[in-house]
Amino acid sequence: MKRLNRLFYERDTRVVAKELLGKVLVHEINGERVSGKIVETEAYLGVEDKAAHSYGGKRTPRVEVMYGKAAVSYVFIIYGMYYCFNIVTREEGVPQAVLIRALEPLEGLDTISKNRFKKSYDELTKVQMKNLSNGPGKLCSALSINKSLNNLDVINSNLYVEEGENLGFEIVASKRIGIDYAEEYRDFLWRYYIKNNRNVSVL
DNA sequence: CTACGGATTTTCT
DNA sequence: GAAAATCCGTAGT
Repeated sequence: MKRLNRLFYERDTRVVAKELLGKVLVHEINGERVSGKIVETEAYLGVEDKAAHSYGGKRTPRVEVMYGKAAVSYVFIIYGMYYCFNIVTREEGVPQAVLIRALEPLEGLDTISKNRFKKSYDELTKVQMKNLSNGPGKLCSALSINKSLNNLDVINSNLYVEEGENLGFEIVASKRIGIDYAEEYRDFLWRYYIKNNRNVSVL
């Protein structure tokens, strides 16, 4: 399948977040394709958005990549233990990004299972099967995404997004998760997910 | 199936 | 020194 190009990511962040649904996130690890269908995303609208790390034009070493060009990865550590994977959107100087919140596992199921639970796909319990990549921290563990993959151009690296089958599905917009500190921005419907998909993190 | 609290450490103030 | 774009295990419906 074809990779998405940089123009895709340079558009309005909410449009990018919505259109990433149904696409496939791929990480080539030692020549193996490990991938999942994107089923849940969130848009972070930068300077104006009280939930964004770049709110108010804040520039720190961590946030700096969001000020760069579109289609670059932004990976950060959350709660000291987990990673979150984002893709930077918009033109240079506009610090916005899309957080990938959940995947439906597609390829490399054994690798994903071992990354998450140290056992093969066959040996998973029903609960483990459901919890492979249905959350932002979980999918990073599943696809071996860590801080070393921060600030990487997803147009020409081993980590990228490609076109999916994109068969008809409905998109649900809802409030974003885990940003109760963001005052009025807490309530904007900038989280998107595929309706009736069982891999969405929170219903 | 829901509710709760603890884990753990980077990052910025 | 405090907060943080989360996850997991346990306990109770």
